[in-house]
Amino acid sequence: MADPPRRPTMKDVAALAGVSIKTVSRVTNGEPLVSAEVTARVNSAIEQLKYHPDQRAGSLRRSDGKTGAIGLVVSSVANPFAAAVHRAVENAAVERGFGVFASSIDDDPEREQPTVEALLRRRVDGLILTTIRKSQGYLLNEQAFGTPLVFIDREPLGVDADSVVSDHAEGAALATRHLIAHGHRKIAFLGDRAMIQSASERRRGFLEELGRHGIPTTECPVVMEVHDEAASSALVLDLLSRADPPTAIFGGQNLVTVGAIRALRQIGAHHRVALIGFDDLPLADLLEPGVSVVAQDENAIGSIAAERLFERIAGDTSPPRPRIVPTRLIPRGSGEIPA
Amino acid sequence: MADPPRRPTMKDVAALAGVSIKTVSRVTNGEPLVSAEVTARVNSAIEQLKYHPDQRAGSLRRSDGKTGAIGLVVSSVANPFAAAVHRAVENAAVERGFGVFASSIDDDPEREQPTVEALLRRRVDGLILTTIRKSQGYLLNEQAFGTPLVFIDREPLGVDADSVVSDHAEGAALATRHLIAHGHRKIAFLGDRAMIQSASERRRGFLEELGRHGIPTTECPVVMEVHDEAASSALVLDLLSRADPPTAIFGGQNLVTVGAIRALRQIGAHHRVALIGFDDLPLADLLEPGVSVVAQDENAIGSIAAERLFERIAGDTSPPRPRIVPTRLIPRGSGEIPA
DNA sequence: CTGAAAGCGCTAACAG
DNA sequence: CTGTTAGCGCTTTCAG
Repeated sequence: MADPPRRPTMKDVAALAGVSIKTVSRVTNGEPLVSAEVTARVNSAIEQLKYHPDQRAGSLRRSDGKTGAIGLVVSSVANPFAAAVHRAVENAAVERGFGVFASSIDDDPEREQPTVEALLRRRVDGLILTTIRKSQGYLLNEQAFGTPLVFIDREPLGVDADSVVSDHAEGAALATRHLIAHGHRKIAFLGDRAMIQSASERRRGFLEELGRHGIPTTECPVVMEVHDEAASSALVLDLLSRADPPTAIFGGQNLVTVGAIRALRQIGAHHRVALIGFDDLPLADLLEPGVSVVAQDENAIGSIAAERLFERIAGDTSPPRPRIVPTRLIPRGSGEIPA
Repeated sequence: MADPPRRPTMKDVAALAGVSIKTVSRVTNGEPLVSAEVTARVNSAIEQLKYHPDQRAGSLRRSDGKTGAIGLVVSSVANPFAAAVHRAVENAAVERGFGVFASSIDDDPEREQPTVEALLRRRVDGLILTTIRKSQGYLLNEQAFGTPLVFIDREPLGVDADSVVSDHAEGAALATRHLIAHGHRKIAFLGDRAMIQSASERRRGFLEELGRHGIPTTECPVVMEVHDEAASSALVLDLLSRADPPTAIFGGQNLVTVGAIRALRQIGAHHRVALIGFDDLPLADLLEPGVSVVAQDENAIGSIAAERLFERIAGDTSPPRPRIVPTRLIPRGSGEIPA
């Protein structure tokens, strides 16, 4: 095989333009103190050689040491919630000439730290994280070295850092209040794994709202660790087959809600049993009945988190703040079915 | 402000362990010729200092020059199709210790080249691209320098490179045949922008299938440049209000299909006018009637593209091949409504 | 088995 | 306005 031609370096450009390498550097970085004539010659050499500066080499030497990349850790880039957040983060990054390394950890505590460390080896300038481990203490050193951290969807544990999360408890309370207002007292709550902070926050909001209305929790089945559609379907079928079944269901997460919809359809109960889900669903308004949900504002979460991160990267050292993003209830029919 | 402590380097580790910097390098790279005793001492120093090697510096000097990152260019990381592809690519990358830089260009030809060049400045080891420009000739040099390129969803123009695309024309033909088999002869085709290769391929498949059955295309309205839900809805309402309206609709893309669904509902025609969409929709099976679609295999597209790219990165220099991924028709009700 | 010297491609700090 | 020298953090090469 013929060896591929070597990629041109600044040196090659300098040689072709008949200037020093430093002058080329000045031109590529848009530094002002270069004559128009020389600038033109350098640019023409760059053009001719199809030269693209090596950002990695530049960042290594540059005084601020910035790589121009940030890391984003989410459950999965394929998850609609995370994908929407990702896009909002990317928009903010592109504006500033930054790139985004996104990593999926599937809510697996084992994968959190190795994934973050891979990002750290790449010397990302900052990290936006959806975490799942009991503690993020392993990030303390990194934070001390000056890498800004912004946590999304869940508060950090063992680290003092900025966070941007939906008001999970309040959102759940909102939905619960809505169901109660429609006459329900026997409401089943189906939650994701309790170790996922947002899941237990939602449960808390649910239970507290019941308490505020004096509804005994004994009438309301609360089941956690429901992580996928199939488990949710099976559970709903079971709950509804019992004596004195719930008249309303609260799906603690999108897959759980979908599982519940399927189960209700299967036994023809979708016009009889009320349903509200946490997290919006595409096409939810086109189902019969429309699926009422508590929606998170993914775009706000992503862009607020990114803004905060870039402020930190730019040198802001004010005390970390938690930032709460409101949720909103979208009534579409299923949540308005009376008891 | 107190300056943040400096991040430890290999030198610091070497000093603490009382060895040379090269020995530390040997340990972090798992090179074999280091005594167990020294290895232990070095590891303990690494541990103590919370040292993480700088991959960027390493890659700069390393003989193969690999950065361990690949670039992925898609329409939008928030688009479900792209997000699923992204995840498949990420899985393949993680297995090999690679990171993925994903960039969204929103099918905007103006943003394609700058976005790709940003990736090139980061010296990604390879690129997986969904392109939109008329030509990708600007990548010829880069390809000559040895950066492998794999195109997905659309064939490259002006570059000879690997590609992984769905059989858009055949998928469209499949759907068309299905509608014809259910007695339809007046079928409307609503396509995305004709400049998007996959969109015009789908149109081609549609028209060719009509031809095979001797159906005059004059009876079948073919409208391109339908890019969003609202435009699609308006168009469907218009088409159905004409004299001699179509009895079936083929939605050339997911947003278009959703727009069509809304329009059909709005005038109560969803049980009367047949509908098939290209691209699957979440919850499509729960609508009334279920939405029949031609589904692409995003996971296969992403993983085949990534496999190919990593083979190239590993040195494979066999001639580039186009790779066709089959689509499949999922009948759910809406596509089986008779004429 | 270990270390010293050189240098990847670039920018910083200074000279001229 | 332009060039020279040094060196970012690491791996390579080659010598012990």
